[in-house]
Amino acid sequence: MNLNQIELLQALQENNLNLSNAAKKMNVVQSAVSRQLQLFETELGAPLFERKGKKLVGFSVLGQRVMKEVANINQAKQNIQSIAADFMDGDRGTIHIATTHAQAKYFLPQPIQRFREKYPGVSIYMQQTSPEHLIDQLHRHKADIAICTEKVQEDAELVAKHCYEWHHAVVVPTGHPLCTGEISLQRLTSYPILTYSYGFTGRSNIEIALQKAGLTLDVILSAADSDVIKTYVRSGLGVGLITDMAYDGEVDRDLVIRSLADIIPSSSAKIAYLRSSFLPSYTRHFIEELIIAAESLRNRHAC
Amino acid sequence: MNLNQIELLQALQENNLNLSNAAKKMNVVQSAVSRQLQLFETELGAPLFERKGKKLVGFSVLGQRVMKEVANINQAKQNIQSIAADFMDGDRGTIHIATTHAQAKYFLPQPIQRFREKYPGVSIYMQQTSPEHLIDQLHRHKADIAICTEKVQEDAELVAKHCYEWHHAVVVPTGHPLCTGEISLQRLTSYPILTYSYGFTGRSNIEIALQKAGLTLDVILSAADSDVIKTYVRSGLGVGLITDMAYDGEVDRDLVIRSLADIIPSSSAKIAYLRSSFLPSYTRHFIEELIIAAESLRNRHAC
DNA sequence: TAAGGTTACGGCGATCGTAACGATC
DNA sequence: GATCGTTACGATCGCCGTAACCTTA
Repeated sequence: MNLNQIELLQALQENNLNLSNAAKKMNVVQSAVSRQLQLFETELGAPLFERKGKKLVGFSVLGQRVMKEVANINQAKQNIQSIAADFMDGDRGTIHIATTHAQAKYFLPQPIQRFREKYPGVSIYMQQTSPEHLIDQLHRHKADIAICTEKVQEDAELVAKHCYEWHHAVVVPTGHPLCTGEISLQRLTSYPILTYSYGFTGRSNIEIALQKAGLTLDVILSAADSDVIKTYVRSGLGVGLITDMAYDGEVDRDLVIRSLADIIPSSSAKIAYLRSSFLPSYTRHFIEELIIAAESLRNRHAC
Repeated sequence: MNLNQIELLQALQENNLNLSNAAKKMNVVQSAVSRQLQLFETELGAPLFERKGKKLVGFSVLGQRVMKEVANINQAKQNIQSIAADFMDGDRGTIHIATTHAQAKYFLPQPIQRFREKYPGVSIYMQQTSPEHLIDQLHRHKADIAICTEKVQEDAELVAKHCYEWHHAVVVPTGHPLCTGEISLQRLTSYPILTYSYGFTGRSNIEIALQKAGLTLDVILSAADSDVIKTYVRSGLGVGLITDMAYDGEVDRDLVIRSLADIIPSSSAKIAYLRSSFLPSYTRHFIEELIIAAESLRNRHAC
């Protein structure tokens, strides 16, 4: 048994047990992969895979159990490398952030800029995806930390830190009837609604509020992206239902925002990372920066 | 980085950073160890050890952190091997049991015999030590499971299963005044006492009961071993205070046992093993056997 | 026939062992 | 001088890559 074989197994798992692809990932030729697998299996004394002819179609029972340990080993190996890299030069490195559009555009810019000033040697990679995929990115080690609102709490393998609370808000063009008078869910039902897709940025909280009130909204457009929603609101397609954060007093002067803080329960943005992973000091500082930004957000709100 | 280097680090840790000894354990020559260490350190880019001249005198800060991951990797590696071995032939293997004298002599014989009948291919190694050392044996992978009464609950890295409850009892030679009349702590204070050493087999429960009552016993002999205590009781040295289990109606016909169930809180014997370790099926069956034996013990008591 | 997997063989490099050397008590 | 660690060098063995071969969609 050696570390390359362990890594290989992981690569194989991430490539649907396709030897050729795994070989590419490991920077070796395909026949090498084939041999290493055989060697490992003969060493263990039993097959790790279910085979259909020569093709690998799945893990055997043994294989499934072994893969859990394989994941542990690879994680530990990565941790060792991270720890050492952090130790050598704690001011250089990379952070991979997985997040949704709303955070990437409206929350992260300020803390990232502040962080970059302190750690110019740290590169930040950001990827936007859907909340489920986002957690997947953590598990697949494609991202170091994730920032999002939904579905983080449930996963026992993740550490989820509370970041900030936010509320939904209605945005309409100036002059729209909803600009004046009391806002209520009841009243919203009579307008075409544009809001987030299912599973996105607090959409579930909207659903909960509706269900409680026994109402349904006429959602004519679901998007993952506040800006898309605002664009359609501008064109008069309907009423936008977005994060209050996504309203920019400057740019959105032609839109009117009305808070739904009292109507739809607040959502909590979380910072998540794998419990088992080692975070370099700069990453921990980055998280601190996020928390600070979240606090200043709260204070701004309080004013 | 490779698995041999990881293993080497563990071997080194277990040999007080002595290269020669570690080399022996790894079945290589000492110079090989020296080189592998250097290679690994240069790969990481920073020293893993504090050095005094050429001698390794301790882990560096980096080294300490790395060693945690090293332990994880080695554990996972062992698990893979155990899983595979168990899968290949689940009826052959070894169990290393760490326990105290009391369990080894008075509790384990029956379940071990029953287990051996079902699994003749499994060798059982038993080692007797003190309770603290016993837990250490688990952490050092010298034992797979431990059976003891004290200090197991506190360790978060261990799984501790309740095995059985037992009580203390007084043993005295026939004709001794304590053979008749009510037994009380108060009454015991007037006799010289022989019982377990500190940290052994429920001694702490005796202390707790005494403290509550505001009494002190005149303990003239502390031993780790019920048989030693009984021997001295026979010779008239004093009153024995031991596990009720340690009284054998046959052999100890010349002694009288009086239960202290109502006077000293009951002690709980536990089965413990590392949370992170994989237990082969026969080991899990062995544990079941212990639980069954514990139940039959309870029933016998009830009669 | 293209794609995926196995087998055979030659070459290269990592790691070992021997052995000589340096330091520290 | 005994113990412990490092360095030098030749030899070996493991692993890779090329390439030919087998199987199945």
